[in-house]
Amino acid sequence: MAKSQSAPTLEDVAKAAGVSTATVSRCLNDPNRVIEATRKRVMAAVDQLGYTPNFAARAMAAKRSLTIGAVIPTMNNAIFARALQAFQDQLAQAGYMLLVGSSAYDPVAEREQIRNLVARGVDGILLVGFEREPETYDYLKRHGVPTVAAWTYSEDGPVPSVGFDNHLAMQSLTEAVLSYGHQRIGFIAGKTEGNDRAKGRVDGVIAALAAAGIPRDQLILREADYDISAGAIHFREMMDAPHPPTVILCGNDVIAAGAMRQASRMGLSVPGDVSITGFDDMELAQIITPALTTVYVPHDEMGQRAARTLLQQIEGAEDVASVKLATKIVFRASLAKPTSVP
Amino acid sequence: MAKSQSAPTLEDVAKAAGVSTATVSRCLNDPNRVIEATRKRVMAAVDQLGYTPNFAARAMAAKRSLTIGAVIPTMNNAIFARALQAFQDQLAQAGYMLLVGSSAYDPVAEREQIRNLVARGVDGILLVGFEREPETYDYLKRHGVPTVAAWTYSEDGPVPSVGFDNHLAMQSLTEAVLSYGHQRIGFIAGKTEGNDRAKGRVDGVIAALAAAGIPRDQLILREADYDISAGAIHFREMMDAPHPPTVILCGNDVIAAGAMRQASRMGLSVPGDVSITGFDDMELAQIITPALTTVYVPHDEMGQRAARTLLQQIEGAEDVASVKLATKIVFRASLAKPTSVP
DNA sequence: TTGTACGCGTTATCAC
DNA sequence: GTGATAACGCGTACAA
Repeated sequence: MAKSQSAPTLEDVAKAAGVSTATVSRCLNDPNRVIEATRKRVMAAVDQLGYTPNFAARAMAAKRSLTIGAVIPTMNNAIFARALQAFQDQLAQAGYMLLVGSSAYDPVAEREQIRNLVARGVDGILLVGFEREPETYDYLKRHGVPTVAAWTYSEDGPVPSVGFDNHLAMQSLTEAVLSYGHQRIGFIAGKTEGNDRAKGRVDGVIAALAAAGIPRDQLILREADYDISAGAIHFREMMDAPHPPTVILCGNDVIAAGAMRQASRMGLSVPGDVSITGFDDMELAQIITPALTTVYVPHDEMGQRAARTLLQQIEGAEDVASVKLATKIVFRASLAKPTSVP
Repeated sequence: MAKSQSAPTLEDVAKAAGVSTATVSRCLNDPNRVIEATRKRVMAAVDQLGYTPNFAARAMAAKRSLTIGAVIPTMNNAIFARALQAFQDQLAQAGYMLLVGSSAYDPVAEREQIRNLVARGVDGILLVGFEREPETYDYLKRHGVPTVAAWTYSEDGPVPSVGFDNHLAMQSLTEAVLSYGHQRIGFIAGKTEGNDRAKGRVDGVIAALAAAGIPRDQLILREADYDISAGAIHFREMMDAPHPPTVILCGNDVIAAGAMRQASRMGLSVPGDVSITGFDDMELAQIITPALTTVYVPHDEMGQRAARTLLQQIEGAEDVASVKLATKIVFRASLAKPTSVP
């Protein structure tokens, strides 16, 4: 029996093919630098022994790991999962694999994960949003690890970004809502602490109201976790208050779904008694009844472009441009004119 | 300026602390084997230099990478994403990171990913389902890589499993459906090729029908991709046929959501004109209208248990037991008695 | 075109 | 308790 202990090494292949390890290495990494005859012999040995290179050794010698890291808040949110899948597909094509960490929206955990990824020698890192300690960016720069921030966009961020303007997107949606005639607005936002995307969306709403001359205290603002029940709870509180809003904007589609469910539990009709809007346009938005007016975000494209932006940096490009993705409002049944109010 | 070229190494720390690299290494990996005084000195040097170990080097020397690989069909499906998140959380606690690959339901791609993971020296691998070439299992065994299969369960599979009995779960649901009085059954299953979970579910339905003495040709069976539109299309075809079923079972909740949407587009009431059931009990199931009768699967627990099962193997446990998770039927409004038929 | 030999940063096995 | 030092598997100047 052959020993089934350890995988064959470069040296085993070299011996089998009657060449040096250097030649084998070249065959694998830069085939044209070796003459056809020997190359064939080497290749034969390679797949006869079932040789596969040891990545750790390769990483150490070549100082590249063919691995990309990503730190996202959570994969439980379909939008992160979806973009991450697109990101990963694109990387796989280029021979990279994805090392994932999740922060659970905790800045400290994120920082840890980033250091861990760097220690593991990843060739690049995908982050969500810009907001984090400057030290982290220093750290990344010092270690020469290419980085890209997604779900956000700025031409002059600390690292290139691939995303959209959260402020503008939400401002547009709010303007549209106002044009329907709504005056009392509720907004169940995502938690804004350490979350520039959520912050941008809140600012967008406020800006739209200001532009329309609606007093700031007409806005009922709450921050919620990104889940169904949080949406439901805040919806109930808002609607139970003395002067309930005629429309409730939500920080994302999941919160909106929670609001919608609560509405039906309270016997409120949407959009008859109250309009509801979301953000992201996940599949969910089309499935619930009534269908959700929301902001479409090209998640797949974001993942793909983020991957390409990162690969460009890895390949040595100097000034990689940030990518600004367009969002658009998708009007569906959940938004309508407010009914006359007392 | 300090040189910002490369990260500090063990040797730098050793020099700074006035000890040998061996001592530094011990301080980090097995602190009690070094006296307090020196340990303090070393630790001070460590975080003064901002030292973080190089994983590639560590992997090579220690023959463990503190990395776990996973190959799943796709993260776009919330159920995989969800369990993967739980899996990852559990691993992170033990100091491991997750290297993910996705197969897009393609056996060849999966095989590639597995080899890639092994070449990268992962300490363990998570796979979905049992069905794949025996060679793959040989390969994994030969390389001594602990493996666990999830979303499926068997006491004597090629590797330990953490999951549930797909056959039994679907059989139970079908029995429940039959007990409502349904006779003409439609089943929009997932693609069964290379997918033992989908196959198990189909067999479960067939077994239940057989046990109830319902002729096999009363079952209208279709295979669909796991997405909304596929569910919609097959639903329409089934309902447009001469003798439409009174209930349509679906291979998962997403397909069911598609069916439901199509029903409303066709002006069919659920469950008035036709009942619909799903599988997985994702959040979706409670949000759509009517709420979906489905099979609850403990995805989070599955991810967690899979992680622990894998870690046990890595820690050298000999006969790690497979974990059988319980599913249960969740009755909601989408299932009711069939209305009298002509 | 091909081979030699060193270095990459750790861990682990020895002595001391 | 601590310090040399030999692996670990590969890439790559440099030499031939």
